[in-house]
Amino acid sequence: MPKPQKHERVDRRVQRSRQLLQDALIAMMIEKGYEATTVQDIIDRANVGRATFYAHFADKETLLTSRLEDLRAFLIERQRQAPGLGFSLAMLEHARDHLPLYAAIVGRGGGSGAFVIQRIHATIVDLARRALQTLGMKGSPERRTLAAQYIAGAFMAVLTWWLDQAAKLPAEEVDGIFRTLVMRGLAAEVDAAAASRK
Amino acid sequence: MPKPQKHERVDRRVQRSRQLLQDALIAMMIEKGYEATTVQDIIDRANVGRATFYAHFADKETLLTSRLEDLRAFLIERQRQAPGLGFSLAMLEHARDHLPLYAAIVGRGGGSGAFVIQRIHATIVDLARRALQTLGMKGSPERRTLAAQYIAGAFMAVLTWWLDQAAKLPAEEVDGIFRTLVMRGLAAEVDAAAASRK
DNA sequence: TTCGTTAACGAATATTGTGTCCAAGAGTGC
DNA sequence: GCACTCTTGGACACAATATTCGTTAACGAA
Repeated sequence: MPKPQKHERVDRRVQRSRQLLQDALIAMMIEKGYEATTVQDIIDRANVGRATFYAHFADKETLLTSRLEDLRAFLIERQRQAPGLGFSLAMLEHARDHLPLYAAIVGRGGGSGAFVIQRIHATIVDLARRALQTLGMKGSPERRTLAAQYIAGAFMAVLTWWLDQAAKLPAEEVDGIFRTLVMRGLAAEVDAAAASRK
Repeated sequence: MPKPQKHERVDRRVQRSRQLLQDALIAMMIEKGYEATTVQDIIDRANVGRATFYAHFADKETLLTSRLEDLRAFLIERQRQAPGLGFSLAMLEHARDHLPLYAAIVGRGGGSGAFVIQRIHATIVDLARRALQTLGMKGSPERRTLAAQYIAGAFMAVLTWWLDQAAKLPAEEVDGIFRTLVMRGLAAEVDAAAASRK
């Protein structure tokens, strides 16, 4: 793998190859989904030699990861601006702004994009943990981790559902419902009789 | 694929082959995880011919699905006995009682069992929808679906985390925390100052 | 117990995708 | 302009999937 020169200088050919491959992956994901996309598809689309692919990325997964770093950076920045559950609206908007891509990840009967979803999930867990810290959650670290998992799992499910509905509802409304459910739970949503019945 | 005879009679050889293959899949999943298990592994373990495998199941995934029907039936039955969020404890106990299997599904860095988890997730969504009906949730069907997705996603995340911790906490405690989070939310868990800060 | 039916066998084969290698040539930065 | 490094393209080894088919063995109904 070509290594970065001293002083951060990166050979223009390297930049170009990486960019072409990343763009080609996105294009192929939209076209046939992540799982169904082969390395051959990617290098054909990028118009790059096979050996070049493996010179830069160990495999398809590594290439994906390199792309997800951008998403991660974006979310962390938005979280910084709006602490707490701020990642929620940021993520929903990001998905809406790249709807074809996200639809491909989430759609196709569900099975195809499981891996990508899992990677995003992991990022959300991290953000949720930060959120809980900001909110000053009490209890043992163990319980905080559990809560972060809870939040991230719930959010990913909501996001997935929303995208499967072609993002019909406004992102702001989904964000509101999600935050309410996280903070206040279902209690307000069910009638008193059933709630007392527990 | 061999078809069932009239009057539901099924050739003993068919029963035997199916059973052997299903058992072999479970055994291999425990041994090396779902993804890592190849059709070759399964037929070796089952001591069954390659062509026989494909005579009964289109692929590895179909074989798995045939096995997951059992879990589904179990959960629906338990839900019937304890309505509401009853599936939660039932599922946790089932996982605890088959810990090696579930550990293999959920563990291994997470990537390996994504597909299996997703199948279970779909079943939980169904159960959560029933739960919301039982609890008499108000609002549009759309909102109820969203809530069901929320609950299922949150539960699967909690389950996964719990199993990754080698099921250290008692199932009953995890069930309690989960149900509290779902019904009352995080409000009680964060300090007042942070909560008001929104 | 017999006998027609049906499933299992297993070995060969086509197919698809991965990841490695290398010598020749082209682009880049100094 | 030159030395250096990246890209190329095709060949290759390998792993796994899925299909095919003639032969053999098990089944179950009578």
